[in-house]
Amino acid sequence: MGIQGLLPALKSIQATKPLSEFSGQTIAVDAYVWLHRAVFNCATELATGKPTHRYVNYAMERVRLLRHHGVEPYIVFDGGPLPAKKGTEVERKRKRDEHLARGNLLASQGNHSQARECYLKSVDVTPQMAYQLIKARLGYFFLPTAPAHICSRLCAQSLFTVLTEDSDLLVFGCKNVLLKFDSVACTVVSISRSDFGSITANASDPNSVSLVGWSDVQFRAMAILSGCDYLPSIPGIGLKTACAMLRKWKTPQGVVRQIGLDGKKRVPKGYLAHFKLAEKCFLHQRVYDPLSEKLVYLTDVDLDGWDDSAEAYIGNDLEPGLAKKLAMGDLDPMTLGPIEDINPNFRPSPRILRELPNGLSPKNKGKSKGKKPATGGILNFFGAYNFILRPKSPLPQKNILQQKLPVTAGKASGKRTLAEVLDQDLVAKRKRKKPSSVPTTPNETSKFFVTSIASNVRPASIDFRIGPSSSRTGKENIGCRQAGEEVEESVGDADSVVAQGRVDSEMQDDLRSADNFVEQEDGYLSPSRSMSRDIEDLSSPLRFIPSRSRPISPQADPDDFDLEVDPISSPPPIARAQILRPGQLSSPNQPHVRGPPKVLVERSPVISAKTAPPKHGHVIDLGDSFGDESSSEIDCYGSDDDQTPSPSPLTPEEEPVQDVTSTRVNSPEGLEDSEERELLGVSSRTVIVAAGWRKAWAFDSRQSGPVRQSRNVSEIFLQRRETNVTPTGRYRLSQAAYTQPLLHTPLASNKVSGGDKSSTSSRRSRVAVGNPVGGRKQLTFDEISVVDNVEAAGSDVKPVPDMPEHLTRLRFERFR
DNA sequence: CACTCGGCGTCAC
DNA sequence: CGCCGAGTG
Repeated sequence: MGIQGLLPALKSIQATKPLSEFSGQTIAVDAYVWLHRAVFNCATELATGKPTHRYVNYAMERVRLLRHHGVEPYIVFDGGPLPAKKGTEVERKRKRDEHLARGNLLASQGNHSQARECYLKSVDVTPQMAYQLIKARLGYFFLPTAPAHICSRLCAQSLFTVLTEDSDLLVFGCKNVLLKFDSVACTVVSISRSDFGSITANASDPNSVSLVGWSDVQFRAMAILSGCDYLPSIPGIGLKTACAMLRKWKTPQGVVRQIGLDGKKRVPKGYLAHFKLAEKCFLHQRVYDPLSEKLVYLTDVDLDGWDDSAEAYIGNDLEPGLAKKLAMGDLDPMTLGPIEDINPNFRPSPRILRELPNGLSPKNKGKSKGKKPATGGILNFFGAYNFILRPKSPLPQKNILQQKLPVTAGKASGKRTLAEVLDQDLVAKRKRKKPSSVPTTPNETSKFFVTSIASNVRPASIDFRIGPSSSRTGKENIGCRQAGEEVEESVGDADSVVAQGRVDSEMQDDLRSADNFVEQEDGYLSPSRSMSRDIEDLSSPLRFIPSRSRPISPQADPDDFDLEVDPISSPPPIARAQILRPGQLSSPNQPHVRGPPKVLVERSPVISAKTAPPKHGHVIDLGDSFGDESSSEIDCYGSDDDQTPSPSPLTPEEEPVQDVTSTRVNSPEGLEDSEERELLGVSSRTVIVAAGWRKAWAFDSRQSGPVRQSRNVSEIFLQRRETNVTPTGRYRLSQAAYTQPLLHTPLASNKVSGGDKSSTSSRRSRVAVGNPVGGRKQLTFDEISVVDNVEAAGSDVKPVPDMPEHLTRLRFERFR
């Protein structure tokens, strides 16, 4: 939900710009809304379980549109329940089911239009749907964290502008945010952080506020005070009041104190402490960093002195390998198992992949046909999308980069990496000799390249390198790259640097593509006047309309316009010219000759049973103080005049017996020593963190829940609407079983609820406890408890059956 | 009067 | 999200 009222308040600096204005840039795209909207197209199919990928087409269309205008999208998806706000939520699920039933009824009566309406209300966006997009190479990262966060990280690093619908990207530090992508008018609404200073309260605009002279800190404080995803506002405080009071009282402490003194509004106890946590979320949220391929903090932070609960709020740490697999869409973010392919028949068509110069081989349908059982094991899940890049012999066309650029290989996951995106982007920018639209310091650039090139895989098989932005680079591309500092700097970085000469085909393709763009991308070349074109423009989004020239098997997804390609079993051909659709100009001369990348099916994702212990620095030493993050921006408020000297998230009066620090899974029996930690540490920590994570994230951010009803601080939760990973269900860990992990659980309410807070709004806020067997019950977080002893806990504790050990670390409620 | 808050339609084709 | 109307200080 972002920050209510923020967008209207920023109206005066919103500028509607044509997409072409961003030509040549790579833009991070939070494509969640795309999926959400696309559901409208195929609600019936989705509701009735009929295979469809219309939503993929929808997203594809938008990708094409962006490319058409020279914008290279770097698309990320939410790893959590995509409509995550609802995520685990029984009530909604029940309603959906109701609608589904009604829809079915209506449909059976022939009332299809009404049926559709019901279906519309019964469908939800799932990670599995996003996965279909990933299959089509539309999405790159299936993030353990929300796209907004990853985008914001990228943006905070001044790497990208971001296209989203979420207003709080600005709070995360993005310098440039694009909203309201209008695919008809081909415009976006741009908001730049740098314009904030010019926002003045305007009498004619009731929503306006003045942000003149505000620092990031103040702006963030205003956002949080007015209510954000992590913390509901003090009832009655909206953006304007937050803004006005902050201006007057300078710090959130001052504002809160004043609100209390005024006595008109009741300040929830511990609000300030929660405020600080929310701030931490905005500042240090753990996100997946495509550059380093692991979870990192949004902005670096020294965790010393944090306690577990604090860390829990900023997110769970995940072993890099796991994080990456999640990010690449290989794992179901809910179950951490292989993601279900809800439409196995849908495969990226050659016509789609036409845009992927290095892509999967298009034309060996014969070979591949039938090789991929629909039900499939892991190979089916991953085979099509993951490729192990083998070092390959140098291509005929040699170039300097082949010798100079170390490239990682072997652990490729197959999707285009950020490095590639950025690399390409930079080249394009250089070529344009236009200062990056995104302010980037030389330092950042160079640093960035070290990371990106050295640490990223350059898979041969999948590549999005297309588009006008690329084509513009032309041959100078090569020159740029030769001269680039990245070449030298990348040497010697990390483990991932591969032996010289192992330049993978993608790299080569990269270079080759400088010459071949036109042919590859004919469909996407932009007519924009800003681009020099030396070939007839063939681009048009409409071209994307699938060709029906080929027979489609009757039982197949009708949307599927190419069912016969199986990238898995068909190594890419040497030349890909044939990919082009009949009638396309470039096919005859497609000079895109490259050696066939070796494409192997990756092994099934193996999550090490003995998970690597949390990285140093991510291991939390339980501290009980929150107040010593002296290096943090947060502290610029000055001394904390809150009640507690070293404020914990809890105020003294509700100091829970089972605070995280005291409920460490492995601590009750005195298992604090390192040995036990070794055994349980990672897992238990995960559970604990997950608990905090859930507590922090699993609530609907509307103040409809306990937050609102109760005046007890313990019921004020950090929350975010777009829950990404929403852990729920049961955890089993060695001997210990957990009903629900807990965080800050007041002793008194440490019981299963019968549902006394059974107002609708209250129910909405409850967490669905996934029962593996079927039944579900709703618990509030206050009702969550950790069970040390399964037997003692009785029947209420049900370990997760059939859950492989390595997956017991986290169990998420399965979606749907 | 100003503001907050909730409900509802919108999206898509 | 945006709009609008109800409730409130």
